[in-house]
Amino acid sequence: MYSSILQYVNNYIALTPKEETYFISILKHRKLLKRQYLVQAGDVCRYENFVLKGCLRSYYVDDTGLEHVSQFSSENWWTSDLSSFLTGKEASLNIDALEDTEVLQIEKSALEQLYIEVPKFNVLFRILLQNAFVAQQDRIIQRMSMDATQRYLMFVQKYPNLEQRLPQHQIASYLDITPESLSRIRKQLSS
Amino acid sequence: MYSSILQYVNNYIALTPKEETYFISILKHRKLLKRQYLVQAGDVCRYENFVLKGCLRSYYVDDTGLEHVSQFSSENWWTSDLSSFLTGKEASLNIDALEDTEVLQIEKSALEQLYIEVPKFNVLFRILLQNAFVAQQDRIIQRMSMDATQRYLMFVQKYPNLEQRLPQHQIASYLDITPESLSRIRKQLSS
DNA sequence: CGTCTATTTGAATGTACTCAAAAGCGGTGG
DNA sequence: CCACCGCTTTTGAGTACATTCAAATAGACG
Repeated sequence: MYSSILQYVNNYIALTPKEETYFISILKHRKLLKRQYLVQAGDVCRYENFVLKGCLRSYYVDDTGLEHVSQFSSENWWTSDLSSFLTGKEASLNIDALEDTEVLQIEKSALEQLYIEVPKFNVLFRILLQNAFVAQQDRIIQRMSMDATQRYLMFVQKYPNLEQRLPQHQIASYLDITPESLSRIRKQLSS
Repeated sequence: MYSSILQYVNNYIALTPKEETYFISILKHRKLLKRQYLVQAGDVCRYENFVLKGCLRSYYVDDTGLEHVSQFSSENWWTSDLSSFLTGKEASLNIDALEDTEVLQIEKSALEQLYIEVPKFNVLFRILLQNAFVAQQDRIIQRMSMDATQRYLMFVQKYPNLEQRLPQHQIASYLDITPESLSRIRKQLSS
């Protein structure tokens, strides 16, 4: 159960057996059924979650009730409402499972203790955040400089597996277009 | 010259006098005139920059020659093309000065050495990145869930000083609308 | 098999865009 | 100090891309 997260962590920092044991001891395993919530808007997000299996979506529900997908998280991705996790305020995002999913959770206080006990985890999470920041920045720029068709093609290229696994209307939401528009774009591209 | 960055750093981590001295020793002071580039797309971005004074814009130039502002950076903000800085590849962003500007620069190798010599800087930059990540996520969600008028109002509320200081067409670009649209939105709001 | 949801297709609409031109503003030099 | 030039902002008219609303088809799940 822990091999994938240990392998993942070892890409960035080297852990002693003792540190590995300690790290594993603070992880909680959690299973979610399809459609089950990991985080609900209004709750406080108390965990950082590492995806072992399955896929989650983070989405915002606006005033008119429309859902806007901000992120998909499949195997070896981290997910949370980071803002809520950091500040302890109510989450504005929902996170739910698009498939049956398993995650490993780190509670906030346990993570803070981990930073103290094994400071090199600061390095790990700094690097993860750097990568996440760059990915988000690319997304912002793509949204500004590309039309819907180009954004879809970019998505397919970058996440071919997600394109296969996920319902089209979820992808449409991530791309910030309507399901109808994505359907027409795909028709156009296939001709 | 160094008081504002030291004060800034001390918000997050406590430095000994020795560490302060070392930190300051790796900083390079640089002045930019209005319109001068800090980073040009195609170059490698070799510095992380802390703004002492003035204001910079980060922007992407698309295939059609249009500029898209991804970020403004005024006093006490950090700026760089992080992707280029981290990977050593060519920058895709331009960064230039909207006003006469002064920055403190940290070169990549100096920063890496700093992480080794004073590991708590990992904590600092992890926290900075957390905040930057959350800010970017908010921006993505706002772009998806709000119309142009709401995004403008949000910008004014969040950055009242920038609203005052910056030319309207730069703000329009940041909001991902045309200068004409922003002009019409402001007219509408003032009536 | 039937129900519920997802996808596709069509038609009309709208928000923000493009293109064009006028007005306003600021900086520079005569 | 004023006149001019260039850039920014405003305004107008027509356009386009994606949207909304509606309905039909297809697919998934119990």
